[in-house]
Amino acid sequence: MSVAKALTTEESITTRERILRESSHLFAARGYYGSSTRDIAKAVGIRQPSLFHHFPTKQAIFQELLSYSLDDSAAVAEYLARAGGSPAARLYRFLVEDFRYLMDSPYDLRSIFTSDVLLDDEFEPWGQTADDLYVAVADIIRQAIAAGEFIEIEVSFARQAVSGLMLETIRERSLGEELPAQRPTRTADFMLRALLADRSRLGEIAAEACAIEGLPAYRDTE
Amino acid sequence: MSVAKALTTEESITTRERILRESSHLFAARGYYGSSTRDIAKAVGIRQPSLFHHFPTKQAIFQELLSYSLDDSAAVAEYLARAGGSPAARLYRFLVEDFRYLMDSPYDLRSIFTSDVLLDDEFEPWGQTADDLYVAVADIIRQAIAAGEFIEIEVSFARQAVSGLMLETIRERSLGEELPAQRPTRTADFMLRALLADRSRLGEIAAEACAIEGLPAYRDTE
DNA sequence: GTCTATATTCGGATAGAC
DNA sequence: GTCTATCCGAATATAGAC
Repeated sequence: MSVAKALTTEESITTRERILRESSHLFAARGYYGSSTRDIAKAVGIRQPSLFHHFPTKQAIFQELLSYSLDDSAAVAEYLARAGGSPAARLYRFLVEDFRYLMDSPYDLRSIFTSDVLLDDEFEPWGQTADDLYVAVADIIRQAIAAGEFIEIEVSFARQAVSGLMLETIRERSLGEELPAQRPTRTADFMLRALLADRSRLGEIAAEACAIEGLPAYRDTE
Repeated sequence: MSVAKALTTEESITTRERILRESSHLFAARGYYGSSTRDIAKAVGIRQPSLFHHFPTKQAIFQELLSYSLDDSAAVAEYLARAGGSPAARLYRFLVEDFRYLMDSPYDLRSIFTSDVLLDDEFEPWGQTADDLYVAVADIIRQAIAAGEFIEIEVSFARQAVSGLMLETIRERSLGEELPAQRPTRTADFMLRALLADRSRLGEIAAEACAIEGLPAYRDTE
C-alpha cells in the first residue's frame, strides 16, 4: 500500500518539478555550462523547446535551485546566530538541520556549492546570500570561542571546515546510495569533537541543541 | 635581487605552461565546459587556434592538470598506506604533504576535485587514479582504528571528511589571498583532533609524522 | 610558433501549429 | 502544454600563409 502510494506520488510530480530534479542531476554531473537544454529535455522526456514553457531561460532553472538551497539555510543560520544559549549547541543544531535538509532534498545540489557559476554576475544575488550564510556560521563559531566552549582556532578556518564537510556530504549522496539517517548527527558530532575545548560535553551539547525552538521552516518541494 | 630573480623566472615561463595555469583558473571559476578555448587563449594572450600548437585538444589540457594533481598524491598515499609505524602519524603526514603540494601549486585545481567531469568516459583513467587515492587514504584510517589510535568511526565517513577539508582548502586558496604557511599542519591538527581516541597524543604523532622518510617526490611545474 | 580564414557542430531561444 | 521547424551566435578544430 505504501509502495502504491509512493508510486502515485511519483507520478503526480509536475513537469516543472521534474525539470528541476533532472537539471540538478545534470548540473551536478557535468556543470551548468556542460548541461544543455537539450540534455535536460531528454532527461525529462520532452522536446527542448517545451522547457521554455516552464522556465523563461536556462538561468532561471539554476536560480530556482540556488534559491531553494540557500535562502532557508541562511535564514536558519541567521536565526541561530542571534538566538540565546550555548553557541556550541547552536552550531550543532545548524549542522544537523542543514544536513538533513540537503540529504532529504530531491535535488542534487553539488553544482551550487562547487559554484562554478556563483561568481558570475548573472547569479550575483545568490553569491550575496551565500556570503550571509557564511557570515552567520562564522559568527556562531566566534561566539563559541569567546565563551570558552571551543578551542582557540581561526574562525575562518573552522567555518571552511564546516563548508567542506557539507559539500562532501552532498557529493556523496549524489553518488548513489542513500546516506544513513544518523548521518546529520554523526557529522555534527565529528565537527564538534574537533572544535570543543572539553570533548566530554558533547552529549550535553547535543541535548541542548535538540531543545532549541522557533527555527524558520525549510521549504518543501512542490 | 630576489624580486628581480622572481620576475625573470616569471618571464621565462613557456606558453605551454601559461596555458595550463590560465586554464586551471578558468576551469575553476566557470567549469570545464564553461571555459572556451577562446577564453583560454585570451587569458594567455594569443589567438584561439594557436592553442592547438601546444595541445592537440581542449581535453588534453584538462588531462594534464588531472595528471598533475592526482598521480603524485596517489603515489604518496599508497606509499604511506604500506609504510610501517603509527597509522595516525602516516595520515598526518599525508595531509601535510598533500596540502602543501596543492597550496604551492601554480594551478587552481578546484575543477578537478569538484569533478564535474571526472565521471565522463573521456577522463575515465583519472577517475580510476582518484579511486586509488581514496582507497589508500581509507586504508590508513582503517589501520589507525584497528590499532586503537582513532575512535571507532565509519571509515568512509572519515575519508570523506578528509576530502571535504582538502577541497575547501583548494577553494579558499583560489579565492585570492595567500594561505598562511602553517595551514597544512593546522589542517592536519584539526583532522586528527576529531579522530584521535586520545587527543593528548597529537604532539607526539606530529613529531613522528615529520620523521617519516622515503616518500615519492611530487612533480615540479616546468 | 603564431597568425587569418573557415569548416562544422552545437548551443539557447523563438514562431507558430495542434 | 507539447510539438516541428528554424534563427543565430558560439563552440572546437583545421588549413595554410608568414
